[in-house]
Amino acid sequence: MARSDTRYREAYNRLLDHCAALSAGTPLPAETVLSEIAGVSRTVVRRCLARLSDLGVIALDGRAKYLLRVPGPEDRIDVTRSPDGREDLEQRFLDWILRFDVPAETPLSVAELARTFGVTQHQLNEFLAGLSRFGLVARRPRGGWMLRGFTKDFAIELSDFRLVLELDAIAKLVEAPVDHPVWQRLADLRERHLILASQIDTHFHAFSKLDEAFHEAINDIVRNRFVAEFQKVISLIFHYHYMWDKTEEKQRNAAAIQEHLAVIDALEARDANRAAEAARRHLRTSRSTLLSSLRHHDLG
Amino acid sequence: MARSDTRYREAYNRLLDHCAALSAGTPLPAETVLSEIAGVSRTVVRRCLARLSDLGVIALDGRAKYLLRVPGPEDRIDVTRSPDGREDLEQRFLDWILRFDVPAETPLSVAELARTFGVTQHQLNEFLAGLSRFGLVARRPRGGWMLRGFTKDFAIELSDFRLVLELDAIAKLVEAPVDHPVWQRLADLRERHLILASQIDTHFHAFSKLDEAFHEAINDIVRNRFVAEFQKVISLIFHYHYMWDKTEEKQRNAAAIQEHLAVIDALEARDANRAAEAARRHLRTSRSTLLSSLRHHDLG
DNA sequence: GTTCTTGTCCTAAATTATTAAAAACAATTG
DNA sequence: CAATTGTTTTTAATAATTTAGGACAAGAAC
Repeated sequence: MARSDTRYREAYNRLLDHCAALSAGTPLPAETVLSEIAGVSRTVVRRCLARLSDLGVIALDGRAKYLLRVPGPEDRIDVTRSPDGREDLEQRFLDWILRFDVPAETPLSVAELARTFGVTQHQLNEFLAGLSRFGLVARRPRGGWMLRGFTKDFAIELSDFRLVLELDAIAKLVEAPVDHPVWQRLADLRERHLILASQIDTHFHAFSKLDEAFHEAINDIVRNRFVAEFQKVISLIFHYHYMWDKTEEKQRNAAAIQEHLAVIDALEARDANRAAEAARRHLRTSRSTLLSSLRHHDLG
Repeated sequence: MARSDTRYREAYNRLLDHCAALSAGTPLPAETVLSEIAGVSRTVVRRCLARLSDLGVIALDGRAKYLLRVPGPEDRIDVTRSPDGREDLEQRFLDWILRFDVPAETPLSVAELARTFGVTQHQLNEFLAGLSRFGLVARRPRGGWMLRGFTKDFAIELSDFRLVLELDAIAKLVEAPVDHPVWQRLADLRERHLILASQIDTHFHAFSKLDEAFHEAINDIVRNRFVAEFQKVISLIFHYHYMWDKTEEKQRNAAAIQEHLAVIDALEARDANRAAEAARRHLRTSRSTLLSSLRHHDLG
């Protein structure tokens, strides 16, 4: 009752597959070679060989190994791969917080969360430890975790930080060479914005996705691991709140489209000051949208 | 052999102290009250009461509790508080990496590190998970961790990021009101810089500390949890590398002092452009120092 | 009957123990 | 002596254990 032996089971089946391609009587290569074939350590290979020998698939004679019979599908062992929940834990966790509108200062139960997300407590603990670097969660004095959550201060600080990063990206973008792929991306985005603007009455919901694409294109110019890490969180949070604050959604989105187009115009004109000003204006709008969506939650 | 019972032991001694102030025959208050006195849950209080009763210090009679005898120092139980190594794990870990010049792509052994730092593997795992958010370490495909380390790319990206944050701080600083404490701090820093400049021949080692104080004062103006979190790491890394690159240390530090003074001058003149330019110049120097210290390590 | 106190039980979190896997080292064989 | 295997040690993942916290119910005291 310790760690799972998935690794061994998978290796065993891989080795079976390897043997199935041979004919009976063929000698098998050395353990080292087999371990490379199966992509595991020699320890695992030896366990597999022992079982193969027990079941009479191979014969071990000193240091020689012969295939006694060609294995079939019935020889395989079950491998109930525990689904690796760590995959998109971040997405799912943020989604959970935002979707269920978990309030700030909520105590988080590792055990419960681990159940809901289908991961071990250990994995969840590590994940929370990571998030604590973003100030999103914190350890409680007597053990356990607490969601520091989307308070007003958090939103303001996040918006400020976003502004700093994005203005930097804008400044770098203006300096990008003419053959940089970003210009094509921006041209495409302009098209999509114009199309959406013409259909705003019926398709205004589609803006959220477009907003994400727009900011991603801009920030993509900054090749920086620190920036990239933050962008993931930032975009997710803004994306969700955009979708939720339903007050005057159509007007807001129509206005935002124009703000985006103003940024694109200025960028294509290589006018750094104008681009910065346009970006600043848009991010100010974005920030107040985020804040107002928080206010609505406070009230209701 | 699970978690320590330090909490229980400390609570027990606290309750003893409480009883020592009473006289024999005095009735004790309810469990709930005692739990507030000792600052623990009722569960712990009950365990303490059971022991007190076993040792004949108190008598439990239905719901009444009487003090049989006034406890003395001999009744206390040992409490060997395990030192909380989590305290400054971050400092010590970065110190270790930098001091022993651990190269990039080094596999990190949780077991070994936990031993050296005197923490449990669990705690170290959580810590590494946190660091992975900064891209300093990463999980290895088959379990375990790897130090991604101070490569050239890392240094460049870190410097870039620092530049972005610090220019923002500078811009905000210029706008700070005249009665903001930062101006006094800057005035003090100017003094210290001038003093050090006059003694540069003998005291040039002292610059590293001064550099740290200077950047801290500037960045302190930005009240932002995300910025603050990064500053911790940034300052530590630059601080160490400053101390190590011994090539032309005196000249470098003398030059850096002048760069700092130029920033202070511009700030006090409320000249945003000049301050930004001066900061940019200083950070450029700082960056090349960091890079050259990496190059030296590569060679040697 | 209401309120305070305690008994009981359940859940959570920290930490140890256990197991699988990897790696290092020694021995052996061709 | 080079390749291979046997053996041992170490590491990392995870289940099990234990302490702690809290909820609820039963009962006593007023």
